[in-house]
Amino acid sequence: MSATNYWLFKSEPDVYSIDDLARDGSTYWEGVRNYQARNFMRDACKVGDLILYYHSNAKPPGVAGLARISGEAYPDPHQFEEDSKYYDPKSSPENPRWLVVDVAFEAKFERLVPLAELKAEEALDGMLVVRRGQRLSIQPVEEHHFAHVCGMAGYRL
DNA sequence: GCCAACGTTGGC
DNA sequence: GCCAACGTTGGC
Repeated sequence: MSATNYWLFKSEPDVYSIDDLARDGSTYWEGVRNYQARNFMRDACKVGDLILYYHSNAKPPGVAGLARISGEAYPDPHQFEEDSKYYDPKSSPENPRWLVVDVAFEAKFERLVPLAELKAEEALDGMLVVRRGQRLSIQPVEEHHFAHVCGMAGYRL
């Protein structure tokens, strides 16, 4: 089972951390409400793809571990729930606007690799997450960048 | 808490 | 189609 694509998924650890994913084993990636991120899930996330699990809005922010796509895109159930904060009145089951993918726990790094270290690493020049003002919550990652981050964590792929 | 970056909305 | 206003993300 080798990965075909590499991703970085952002999650606020106060909301859902790598430890939460380790506990649950897998989850569905709810709440994406950005078209570019949705399109990545719809068009490009394939079962087996590897994910850098990134903690945003954290102290410090950084990559906490690895996950894997375990199920391809399907409608986000919360968009139809009126009392959900993810409710979207413009979406309908017949024509759903928002999608989720299934994500499975792969590994927790022995140490979190902070964003500041990623930024200081010449080998990671051009990686989206180190770009100022980059808010996209699902980002494609190049294979050599992915491998380099794993190396910084002391993790053998 | 501040604020830069950026996406969305809606008036025109 | 333009763009100002507004809301959100997320680092610092």
